[in-house]
Amino acid sequence: MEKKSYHHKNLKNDLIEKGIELVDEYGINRLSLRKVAQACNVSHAAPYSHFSSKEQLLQEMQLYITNQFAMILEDTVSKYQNMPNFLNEFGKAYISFFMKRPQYFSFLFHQGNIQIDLDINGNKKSNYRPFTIYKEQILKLLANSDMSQSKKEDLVIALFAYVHGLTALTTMKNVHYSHKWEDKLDDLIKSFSCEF
Amino acid sequence: MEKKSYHHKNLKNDLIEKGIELVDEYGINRLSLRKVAQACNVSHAAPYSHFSSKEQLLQEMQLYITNQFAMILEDTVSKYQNMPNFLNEFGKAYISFFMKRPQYFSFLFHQGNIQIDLDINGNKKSNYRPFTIYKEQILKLLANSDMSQSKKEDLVIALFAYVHGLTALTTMKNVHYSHKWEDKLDDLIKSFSCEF
DNA sequence: AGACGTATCTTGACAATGTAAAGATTGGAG
DNA sequence: CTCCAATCTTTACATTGTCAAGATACGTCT
Repeated sequence: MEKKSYHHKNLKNDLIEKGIELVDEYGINRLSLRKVAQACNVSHAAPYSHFSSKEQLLQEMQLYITNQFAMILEDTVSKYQNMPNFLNEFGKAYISFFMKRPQYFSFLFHQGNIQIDLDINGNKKSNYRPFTIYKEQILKLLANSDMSQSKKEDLVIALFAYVHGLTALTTMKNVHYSHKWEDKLDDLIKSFSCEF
Repeated sequence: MEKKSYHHKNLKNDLIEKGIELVDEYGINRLSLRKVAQACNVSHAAPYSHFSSKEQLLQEMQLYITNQFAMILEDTVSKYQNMPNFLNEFGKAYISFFMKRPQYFSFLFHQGNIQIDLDINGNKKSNYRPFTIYKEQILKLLANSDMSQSKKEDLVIALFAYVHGLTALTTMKNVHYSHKWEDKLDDLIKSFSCEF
């Protein structure tokens, strides 16, 4: 046991990261503030120096995950940006992220903290960059299309809903599927055939 | 205050129904076993005569909701069964159910208790009849198709994932959308164009 | 350098919660 | 009518989120 100094120095960030690790391992349901504090070798009330409530910590954890996720998606964008299979690769990247960390999905989407602005040119507050990126990329693909704005908006929502729904399925615990998702994702994503 | 008899007589069912009411009103996060017991005018440990744990009660509540939902969907099936817009109406019925009761969605799908068998002729245990119904209906529509079994399976999953994803969007708290879902659902569902 | 204020952390406490054990009540079988 | 077993209550305990009061130490100002 290392003798810990009174001041932890980087506790706020540590709480966020250790909290995320615990969610990754055990899921949000078994996460307690006190366990996160304990994982940081800190007393149970220490988090209150940095977060006003458990809810607040959870939100920051979600933001942290969301931003990491956005960076991965941006890598995917720059890699496949101008290739014909871009949308498929992007969709696979989206789903793969959550398949690797199934606990993240319910953590992000069932606390009610994720904000999304579905409007095509919306400027409402939105903290879920992965959707924003998705929206931008689709609109870029549709830049030269003569599709109406309304139809473009519908398509953005439809494509995202589809990928999001597939992600929900692939990350559910008690879903029985005799194939490996990895082998089927390509075909499944292509099943959504839309006119471009 | 009515003098309550020692024996409640129908407590098990009452706990399930009152529990569902509380979820409907406040969401799963604010639900406690003790509040459900209190809503039934019963001591806090009384539920343990009928359920081995809170988790068990939650599961039975989910089953209860799921079965009611299945009945609604079956009504929709018998009403639109042979009409050309059947799939659209079915999808709308699916989404509408959760739009009326937004709290049900996260309650059902983020506890990890919902079992789904995606296999086209699967016989694995599955407690989510709405999906089973969906699968059956789609396969019935494809009965005379020369599509391969594998493709049919993909299509079932794809269609369900899409409707499920749309439902997730429509029931999310912090989603900003300047249209009314009711006005857009038809177009959105049709956005998923697949070859039949 | 030394004192001080403030941010950070600890300790102790409380209410709400899930759950187990033991006792009370009652309906129904014999 | 008696007695058992199912049903409900009471009591108790560990875990949890949160708050208040106190301890510690870092940076700043003189």
